[in-house]
Amino acid sequence: MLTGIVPVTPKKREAVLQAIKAADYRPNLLARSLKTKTTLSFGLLINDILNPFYGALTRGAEDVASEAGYALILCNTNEDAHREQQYLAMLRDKSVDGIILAPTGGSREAMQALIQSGTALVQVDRTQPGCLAASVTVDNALGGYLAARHLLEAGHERIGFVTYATGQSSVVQREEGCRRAAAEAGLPDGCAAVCRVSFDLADTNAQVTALLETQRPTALIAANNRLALAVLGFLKTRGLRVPDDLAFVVFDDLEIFALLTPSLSAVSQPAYAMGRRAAEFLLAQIASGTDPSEQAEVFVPTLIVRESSPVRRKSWHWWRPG
Amino acid sequence: MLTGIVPVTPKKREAVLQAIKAADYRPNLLARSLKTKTTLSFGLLINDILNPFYGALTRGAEDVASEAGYALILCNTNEDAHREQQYLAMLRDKSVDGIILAPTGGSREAMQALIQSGTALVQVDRTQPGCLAASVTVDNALGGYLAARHLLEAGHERIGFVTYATGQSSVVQREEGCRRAAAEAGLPDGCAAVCRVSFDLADTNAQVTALLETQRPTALIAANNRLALAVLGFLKTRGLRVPDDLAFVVFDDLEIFALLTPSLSAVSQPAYAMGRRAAEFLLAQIASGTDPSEQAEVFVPTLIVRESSPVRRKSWHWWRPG
DNA sequence: TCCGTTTCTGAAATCGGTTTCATCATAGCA
DNA sequence: TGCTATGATGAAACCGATTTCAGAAACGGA
Repeated sequence: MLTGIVPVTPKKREAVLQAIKAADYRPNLLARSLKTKTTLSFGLLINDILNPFYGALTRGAEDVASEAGYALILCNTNEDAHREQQYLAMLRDKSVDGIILAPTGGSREAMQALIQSGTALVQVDRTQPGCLAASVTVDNALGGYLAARHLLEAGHERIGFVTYATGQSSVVQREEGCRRAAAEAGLPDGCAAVCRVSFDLADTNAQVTALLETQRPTALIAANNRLALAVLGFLKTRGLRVPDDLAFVVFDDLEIFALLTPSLSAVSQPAYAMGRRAAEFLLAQIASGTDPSEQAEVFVPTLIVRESSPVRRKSWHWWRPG
Repeated sequence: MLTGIVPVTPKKREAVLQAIKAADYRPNLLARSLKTKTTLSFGLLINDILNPFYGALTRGAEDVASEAGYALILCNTNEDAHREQQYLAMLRDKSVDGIILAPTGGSREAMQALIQSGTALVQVDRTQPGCLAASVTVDNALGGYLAARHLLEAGHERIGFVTYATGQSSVVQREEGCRRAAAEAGLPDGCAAVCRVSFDLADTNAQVTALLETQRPTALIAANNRLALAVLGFLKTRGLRVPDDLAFVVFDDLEIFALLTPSLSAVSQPAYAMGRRAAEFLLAQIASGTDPSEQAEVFVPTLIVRESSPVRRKSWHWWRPG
């Protein structure tokens, strides 16, 4: 009766609801879930909740989910495919109604199996090659292009691009955008000064040092906000001044970047909106069986120019390492 | 059989497990939960996952929970007691095995009811007055004391304390510690320059302006990392220099604070360890029925002195507003 | 061989809802 | 009054595990 399948007169329904309220009766959701095979819960698999990008994305997803009565199970994959697979197995066993995940790249089969089994699934931030699933991403290539073109227009001719060596689709695309801007500017080598670092801070410092000394860039782009912090630390210990010694643009804007001295130019991603949209996609898949292959939203990043990359054209010369 | 209640010979058990594996049989956790009334899931209610303090705390809790096979349901209360109560009701209906929460202060009855009903519960960061429950906190008064004493020893005689007007136990205690340090130094008014702001940025700016102009402090303490950002923004728009115009100490250290120029002195809280401990408390309550009233861990904060508050004694004079 | 103990097997109750189905009461209408 | 459409009511099956229990089988020792 409570599910509304059986026809009931309004008066009667009213009376029953009244009684339910009076006795403050709580239906056992476990029993209900056992029968209906829906649990009113989503799983969210992300790399690291401490990364503000994923934090904002999570908030967006959580707001939409809780609005619709869904609980959100948080899973930090730590960029570890094994952990990701364990979590996916756990979420399946728990019969979650949907999953939002930023794929590490090592779980294609598990993702396929989940989709096959009818679990709603949306990829965020990155996509898994060879896996037909809904996705919510950012035009990373455009973002990289905007950042690089901005620096090229400001007179820079060699741009250092600090990225990860792991080959995630997101940072790879950002680098491609950067190269395209250089090529368009007639400087096919303008973004050749790429250094690929590991997650280790000492390694990052060594790589960036090598980049500066061998490639002599006058500007740096950090491929994400984690790398931005690493570069900031590097610049500080070396006593390098931004933007006098080096201009600096960051991919992924953080609140604090606007408050620094100098404030940091950044390519901003709508992380919160992306989280919302991912959850909305899940709800749509569940409610109306929307075809996931029709759900592929690409958000547009925006470049925010601040003090770390002045636009006035000048002749940049390479800083000489002391 | 699978639960180990019924006696079975090892050989037979082996064979059955073998068969289970072969058929890759997955027990239906919903059915199991319905019968056993345990769901292998925790609820985590925090103010805002975007706040790195809660982010690190969440990581700690999640690491311990997932290690023990528990899923973590994330709930952002947004400092809203109504939302908190809705989430608590949802978690009860979902029959979670335990709850970690940073109480907003408006849900004493709901918390009591949950404890009565046998749900494990641990408070983190803050405590709910009049509610007997386990807790994992930081010695906020000590933190405030350390920050203020450091500034007093550096020669400051008037310290501005920027805090919230909401009266959360954590920031109130930090202010008390600050006052105690001033009193000990024979400057009972040394920390009288308190300004209490709302969550609104414009209001914060107005309040801080008034504080500076009427109280003329030579140093500022921000009561948490959110307020630190607000103050940073304020200082930047006003063109004030740290530490030349004002010394600055922040409660709650963030990774980036060490990388700024000047780097920010901060009182560091072990957020990750706190999250771990909270989850461990839950597990202990569930496993052995540990008495929650015996679970009250107070972590010790540490002061990290950086460039924003030089220790060399000098006569600080108040900066004159332009 | 017989008995007692231990292990195994199968059937049945239980958890607390959802869903179906048959039956019954009511009401509207000719 | 009789017939039909609609709503109410109660019983029962089901979801898929856990748990209990009775009875069968295996096993050891006397």
